[in-house]
Amino acid sequence: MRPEDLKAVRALPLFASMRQDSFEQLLPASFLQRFPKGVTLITEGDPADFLHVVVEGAVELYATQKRQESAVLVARPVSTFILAAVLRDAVYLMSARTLESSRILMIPSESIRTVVLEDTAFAEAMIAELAQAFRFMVKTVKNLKLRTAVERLANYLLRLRIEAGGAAAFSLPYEKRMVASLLGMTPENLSRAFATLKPYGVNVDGPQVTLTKLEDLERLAKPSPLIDDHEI
Amino acid sequence: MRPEDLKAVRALPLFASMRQDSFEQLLPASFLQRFPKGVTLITEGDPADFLHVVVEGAVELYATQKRQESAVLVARPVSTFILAAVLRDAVYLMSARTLESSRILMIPSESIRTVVLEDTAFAEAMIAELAQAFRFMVKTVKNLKLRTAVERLANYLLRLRIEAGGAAAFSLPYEKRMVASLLGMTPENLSRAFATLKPYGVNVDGPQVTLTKLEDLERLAKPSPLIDDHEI
DNA sequence: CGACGATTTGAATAGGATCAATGGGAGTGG
DNA sequence: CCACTCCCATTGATCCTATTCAAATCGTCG
Repeated sequence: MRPEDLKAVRALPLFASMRQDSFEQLLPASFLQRFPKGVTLITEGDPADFLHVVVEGAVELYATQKRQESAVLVARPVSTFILAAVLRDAVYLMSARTLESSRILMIPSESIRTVVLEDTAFAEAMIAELAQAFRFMVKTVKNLKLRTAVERLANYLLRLRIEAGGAAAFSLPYEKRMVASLLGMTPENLSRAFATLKPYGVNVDGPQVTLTKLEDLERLAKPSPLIDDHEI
Repeated sequence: MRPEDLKAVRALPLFASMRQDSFEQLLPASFLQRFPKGVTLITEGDPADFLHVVVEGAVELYATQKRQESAVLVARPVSTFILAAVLRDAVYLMSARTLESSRILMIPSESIRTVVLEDTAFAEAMIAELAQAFRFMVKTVKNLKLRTAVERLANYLLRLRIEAGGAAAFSLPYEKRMVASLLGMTPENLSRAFATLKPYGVNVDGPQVTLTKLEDLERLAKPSPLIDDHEI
């Protein structure tokens, strides 16, 4: 593992405060690997053998049922995923695939479970991470149950604008089909939702989005920090 | 606090393994209170001042947006809720109200956050609890995104049957309006979903449900442990 | 008994999904 | 460099799902 990668991983909230010897205990059995775009990393229902850390690239976490599939979230550097399955020594509830060429650090679940019992600081970090992940999922449920597809899109765009530093123009972080899946709709319906939002100052050109009537869009979207703010 | 209540709380997975002195440290500032049916215990957006433990009764956790509201889960004895908000020292993402006359133990967030740093066993239990709560929310999202309303109801009934020990007849645990809200539909739509399921052997008389064609219902519902089993 | 709320049913509407067809790029191989 | 292919995105038409509004029934509780 390259020193700069090691450093990035160590800087993660989850690993930043743990003892050095604990951290080093995790490393021997771990490995960092590069995967091309579109590779399935884990499959739902399989035992959680490794904690995964996205060091570079992007990973889609999605769920399937018969023919259908739906994206639940996208993990970006540097973050972990399927932490809960690892800690409970359970099966994965979601599958994961790379959205682009990515480098993934894989740490054996066994090591994680051992170290968490020995290093209090690591346990604390774990608690914070899990609590945040839980809250994210609560927000996701609220988003799905209390809003229509158009409202979800409107709020998503407002959020992207904030993450772009408040710029009126920004670009979608993923292909539209992925955005549609994340927001819980079909690609066709996303196209129509964009068309619906046009009178609210939403202009789309490929991946580029421009918001020209922020007030109008916000009046429609009714954004709420208790759903849209991923920091709290 | 009555000795038998203390014992029940102590027996909770979250509190069972912690040190006695830690447990006792939580108690002085805590109080157990009885609330009648329909009382709002917490309101979304408020700071999380207390961890709540349902000692007796039932508490609905729900989310609101403008006029709408939607139930996310029901907390039954003996379980805790809003643990994540407490640990992160954040605001509540959901509101809570008693569904029936209930007794609630309230433990100051401050105490929880202090003790979790001092008692490793408590921290471990917290991790397990949070991981389980996270996984429950993932299942909820999958249920919402991958199934229609009729499918959600069908699977819910199959689950209730299992929880009733496999009996063909059982009763709904809540009023139908609450079931509808939990499953993400309107009361009218729940009525119609029940009607849709009649050919699949679902007979309803008030709160009483009887399933007479289990195979047919399962073929429709396509139950999945990765969504419906709350144990894994 | 009367009021209220829960539930059901009907009718109309809105929200989304599906199916089908077309246009556009990006990447590949000649 | 160009043609070809494939997949994404858009649009139209249609169908299905679910919500809304309204009204009727039912049961419970005071």
